[in-house]
Amino acid sequence: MKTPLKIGELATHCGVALETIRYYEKIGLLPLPHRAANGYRVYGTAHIEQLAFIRHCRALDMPLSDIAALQQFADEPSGDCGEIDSLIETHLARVHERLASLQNLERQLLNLRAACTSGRCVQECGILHELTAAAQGDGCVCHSQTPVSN
Amino acid sequence: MKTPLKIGELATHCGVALETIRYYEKIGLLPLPHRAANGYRVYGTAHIEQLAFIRHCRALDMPLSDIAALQQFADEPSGDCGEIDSLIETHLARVHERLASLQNLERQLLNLRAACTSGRCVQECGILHELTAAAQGDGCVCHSQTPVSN
DNA sequence: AAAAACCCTATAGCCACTTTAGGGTCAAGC
DNA sequence: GCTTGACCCTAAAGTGGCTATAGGGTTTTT
Ligand SMILES: [Zn+2]
Ligand SMILES: [Zn+2]
Ligand SMILES: [Zn+2]
Ligand SMILES: [Zn+2]
Repeated sequence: MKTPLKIGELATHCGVALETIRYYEKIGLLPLPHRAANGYRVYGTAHIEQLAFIRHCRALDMPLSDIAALQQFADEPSGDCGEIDSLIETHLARVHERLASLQNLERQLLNLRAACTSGRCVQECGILHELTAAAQGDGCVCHSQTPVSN
Repeated sequence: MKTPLKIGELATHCGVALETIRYYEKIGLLPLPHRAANGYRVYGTAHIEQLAFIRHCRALDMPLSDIAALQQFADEPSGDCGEIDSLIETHLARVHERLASLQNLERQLLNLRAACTSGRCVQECGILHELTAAAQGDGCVCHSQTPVSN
């Protein structure tokens, strides 16, 4: 593993778009890199590891604010790790909740798909009928709930 | 069910924030309402039904572009419903995919949570160790993958 | 020497909203 | 009649996590 790296090399190495690296820098998630004489960013081992850490956490779908917090904690090795643990706990709860609502969603969509049985015609499309009927009916959660998203 | 409604009443009735209604209007998802003499928006039955339809579809996590397309199709009742069906099919596939990656995510996070066994100290936190080790190791998908999100 | 590949900055766009700023309108109570 | 509060209006900016575009400079390859 050769160092130092230019931004494109770092991007390739970590499997990240290079705009993403500049974005992380801009929001202060990655520290400012050295600059070569021509103004090009120059990255060393610490940067590489830090970016890998960020990407791993992102692959776990942690928000950037959580990742920033984790990095803060890591910089104070003698502190209490309870906050780290509860950060993960909270994130897990988020994921669990999303998972449950997505499972629910999938069931509904499977039913919906099955509703278009006969016609090819929009007027007779069971899917559209189901959708409009459910929207008007009061059995559905959608009347008191915000969308899933995230 | 009394009509006509002012925007706040419509919002309450449909369980939507009223800014959301104005937003739907602005992007052309909801048609322009009538206006009272004082400039207030005034909604009738058609609007109520249409907003309920949108919210139901949103509760199924459909993107607004899909919902707009559905409304277009509904306006041409003699057309072929194949596009409706495949729109749902595509959406279901999206949901299914997200579901799979969230399930995977939950497993990883459960493991991660279990890693903080002994210390209270950041230096010894198993979670942090796991995270940094995994980020550096090459077994993880994060090196060649984009984050989950949505 | 020219072309391709890489780097730079600054800005706008994506989605589906939410928030903010700065007002106007209307019904109720004193 | 006058204040208080609840409601309504517009326009613009902010959210998250990027991605894309415009308009340039540099370096490497051919
Ligand atoms: Zn990883
Ligand atoms: Zn159909
Ligand atoms: Zn519904
Ligand atoms: Zn711990």
